Amino acid sequence: MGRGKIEIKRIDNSTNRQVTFSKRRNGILKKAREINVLCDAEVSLIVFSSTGKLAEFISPNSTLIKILDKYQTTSGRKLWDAKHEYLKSEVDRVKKENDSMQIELRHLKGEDLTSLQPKELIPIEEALSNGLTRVREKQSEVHRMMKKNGRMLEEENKRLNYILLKTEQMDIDGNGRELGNEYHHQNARDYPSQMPFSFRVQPIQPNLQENK
Amino acid sequence: MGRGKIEIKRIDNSTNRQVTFSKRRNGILKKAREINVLCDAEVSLIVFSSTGKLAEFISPNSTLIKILDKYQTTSGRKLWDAKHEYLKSEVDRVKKENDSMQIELRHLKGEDLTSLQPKELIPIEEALSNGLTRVREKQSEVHRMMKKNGRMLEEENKRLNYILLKTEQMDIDGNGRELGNEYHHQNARDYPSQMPFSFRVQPIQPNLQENK
DNA sequence: AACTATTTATAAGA
DNA sequence: TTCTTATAAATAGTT
Repeated sequence: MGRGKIEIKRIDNSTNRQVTFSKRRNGILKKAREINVLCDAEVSLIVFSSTGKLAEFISPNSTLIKILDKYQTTSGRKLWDAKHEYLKSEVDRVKKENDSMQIELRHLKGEDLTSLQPKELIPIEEALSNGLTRVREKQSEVHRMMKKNGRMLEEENKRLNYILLKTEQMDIDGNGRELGNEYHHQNARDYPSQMPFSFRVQPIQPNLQENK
Repeated sequence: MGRGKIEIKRIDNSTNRQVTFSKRRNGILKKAREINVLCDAEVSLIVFSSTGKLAEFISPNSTLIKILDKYQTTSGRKLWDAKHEYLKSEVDRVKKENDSMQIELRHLKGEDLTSLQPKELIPIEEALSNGLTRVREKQSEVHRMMKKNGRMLEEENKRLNYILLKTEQMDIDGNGRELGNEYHHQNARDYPSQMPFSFRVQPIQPNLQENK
């Protein structure tokens, strides 16, 4: 397609080669775009001139990576190295693990049970009833702990109130040096009877949710 | 370049699109080869038709991998690394999913409860008790089904035994033409009194695991 | 970069 | 699919 027919072989004259490259590069890029649009084809065209200049056309609705991925699976040729293979297998492995956990979770929540054999229901029931026992144990343990904490805080408060009381008395008496040592040797439990009612603390209300 | 000028937009008629693809694919592959030879250019052309069929031209004196390597360094765009990063993030993503399911499973099994707030125990207890309810419902449903099946088999056996008995009697009497019709009109439940004890079947033992 | 004679590609039809 | 052919498009050689 030109003033004369040419043989398809390397153009020796380098200027000529450059010029022809330039023209044909535009031509092929246009062709790439056209087949992409007209035929809804996915195209990746990469061209390097003999001087190393890059020209490319990638289907705008795709990416080179996507196309190369598809190329790999379709042609069976490997492009990505062993690292990628490893990562891929890792993804697959973890996804499989995921799936089986998903299934286990569903079963524990009482879903998808129809697909199971009657025999398979037994370990599930056991797991659930064990789990329930443990969770309830934990709950009552927490409950006990909070009650105990409440008591401890109550007693600590009693102790502090007692000290406060003593301090006030000492402020009046003008004498309170030994107090710091004194209460370390005695249990706070022994003091409350000496406190006026107004200094006693209210028992703490544990904020545990026992209702639902 | 054809009988008529065409607009460059997706060809709606799929047969037409297919035909055009075929022609233009040949055309662009030829162009790729030509620019490669004439201009000493390095070319990678990958085309997927809308039906997923692959066509490619890679400079015979090069390889796709070499071209892609050069593409990366020349364009500065990442291919291997991008893919690598993507896979890594995929692994991470799936592993995270995994971990959270792992934790959920542990909690449902009553493990690692210490790390939870008292409040967090409540939905777990609920899930467990719901799950347990459903599993037990399923079990009793299965149980009922098997019992029903057992009864059906038992009655079928009674019926068959009755036929056997009659047949034996007829062998002795030398007369039994009407039997086949007869028992279709009556319920097997009515017959057992006519059977000798030795022909009665034992009730089937449902093989359900009710023990543990 | 333009021009244009010619070759080449291909749209439509068979 | 393949071939045919009229026509559009690409481009080799030239300016």
